Amino acid sequence: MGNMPDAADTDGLTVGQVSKRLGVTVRALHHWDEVGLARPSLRTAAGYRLYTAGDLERLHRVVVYRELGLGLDRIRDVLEDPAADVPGALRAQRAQVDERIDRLQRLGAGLDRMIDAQEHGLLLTTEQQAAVFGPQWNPDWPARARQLYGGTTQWTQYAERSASRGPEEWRAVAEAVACLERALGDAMDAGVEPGSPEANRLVERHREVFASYFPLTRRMQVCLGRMYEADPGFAAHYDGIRAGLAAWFRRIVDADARAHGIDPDTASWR
Amino acid sequence: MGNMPDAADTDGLTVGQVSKRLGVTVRALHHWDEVGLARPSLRTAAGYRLYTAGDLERLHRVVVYRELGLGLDRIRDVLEDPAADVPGALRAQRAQVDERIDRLQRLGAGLDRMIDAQEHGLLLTTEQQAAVFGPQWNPDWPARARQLYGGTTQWTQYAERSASRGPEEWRAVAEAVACLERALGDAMDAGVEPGSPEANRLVERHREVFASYFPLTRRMQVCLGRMYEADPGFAAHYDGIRAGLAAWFRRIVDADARAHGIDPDTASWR
DNA sequence: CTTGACCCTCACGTCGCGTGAGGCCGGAGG
DNA sequence: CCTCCGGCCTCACGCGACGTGAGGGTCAAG
Repeated sequence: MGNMPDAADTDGLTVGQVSKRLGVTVRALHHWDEVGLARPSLRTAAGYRLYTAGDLERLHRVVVYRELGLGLDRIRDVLEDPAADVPGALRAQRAQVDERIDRLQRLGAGLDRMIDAQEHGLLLTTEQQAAVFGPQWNPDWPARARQLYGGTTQWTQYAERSASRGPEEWRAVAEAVACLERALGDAMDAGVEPGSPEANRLVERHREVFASYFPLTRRMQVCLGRMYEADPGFAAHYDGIRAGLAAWFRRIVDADARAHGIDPDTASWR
Repeated sequence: MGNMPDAADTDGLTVGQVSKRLGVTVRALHHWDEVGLARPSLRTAAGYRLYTAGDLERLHRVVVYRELGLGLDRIRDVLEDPAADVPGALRAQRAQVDERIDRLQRLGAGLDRMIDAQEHGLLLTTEQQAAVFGPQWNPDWPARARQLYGGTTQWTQYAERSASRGPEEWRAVAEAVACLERALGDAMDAGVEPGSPEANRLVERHREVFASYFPLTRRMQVCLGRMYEADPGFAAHYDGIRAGLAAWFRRIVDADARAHGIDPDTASWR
């Protein structure tokens, strides 16, 4: 029962004592003093702030309303304006809170979509995938693609696009791809020569269509052409359209690249 | 098919055109340029920013991630660091969003409590009220009090306190009030004179107990004393404790006020 | 040549403090 | 007496993502 460090019967508490009592920082008290929201009625000769019981009363009200998320200006109104519409201000604040919750929930839903896209590469159900991509589609492909390419910049960009695509959009992409592949097959059949304007137009068109997945530079396209030929799965796909299409495609891509000053034999993905 | 105002085939779009296409403000584009997040690759001779197709690509990605709530620094990482853990960043963001939703929901609950307190004055069910305040309690009183005093500073302060009180706390308040009233009755019976130290101590104690509702100045206490005597409801309550207690209470309050330099006949509530 | 729409670069304001920097005050110990 | 340490003071900048002018060039059309 010795003299307590912060006796309640003195006529004022210092900032540190108040800060402990109310659970706010000293800086906050300084700030509220600066802006005139809650000032101590006393100062010691040395300039120390001294908060009286009445000041504590007011500070406590400030803390209460701050915990409700009101801005300092609004709190000032509530504390000082006897005509302040406190219930109105509270309801307005409530409405704002609901709004912000809504926005955050939509934001969370968007994040979930994007995370899903990053993890699965495709946001369609197996049935939707079958309906959109046709019978030759293998639902394991996205997972396999992620295993191979997950973590690359291109996978990230692909996922960004996937997140904003529904069945409709995917159908349009699949249609464009199918249309291009038909055109490639027809051109090869028609004897279009690598390096010819027609071949180069097709190469250009391939880059544009492929941009549905991610932006493709000409160098990357060269690598892609070589992979289409070398990878058994891709080769089988293209040669299934026309025998030799994979090799022919590589040749028209290489020719187009050369025409743009790129050596296809040394071109790298990045 | 005339020349469009923002032809897509020119080699750059100005800030205004980009702003319309992407739905962001011109200032945001300036800002992203300033901080180096997304700069135009071209400028006209006059200094106009010109965004190329590639720039638009990058801008679009910025917009996407900004809509997911990522900070500009994090977006920069995602766009530029090929080793950036994009799914990780997204999940961290998701966790933050959930946290913020939680905080907002708690905040909303607090607001609801406070609004309720402002509107009803008491957050207890009718049964709880009966259990806490005893059989002579009338559940219409809070509503009536709000009709009379709603909108005053004191009602607001009373509501603030009510919002943070449960049945326990109300029981303590009711107990303190009952105890005080017993003491008042006993003192009157014992012939305590208005103006005596004992009477003044009781007046002081009344102010302290009453502070459970809202802070009471001595002037306000004087008005209260007069109302206790004049209002039939209050008078009946106090005279029900002891015949003449309302009038005696007014007299001890008046005397205490006079002893503190207040003229009870001209004292006003505010 | 003028007009009006568009563009530029500063540069301060927002909101509620956090975080030092530099220095004074006050009580305890040597 | 001096010193030390913890607490207090007053500046004053920083944060995050721009909003909002001020003051002044630029461009296409009438």
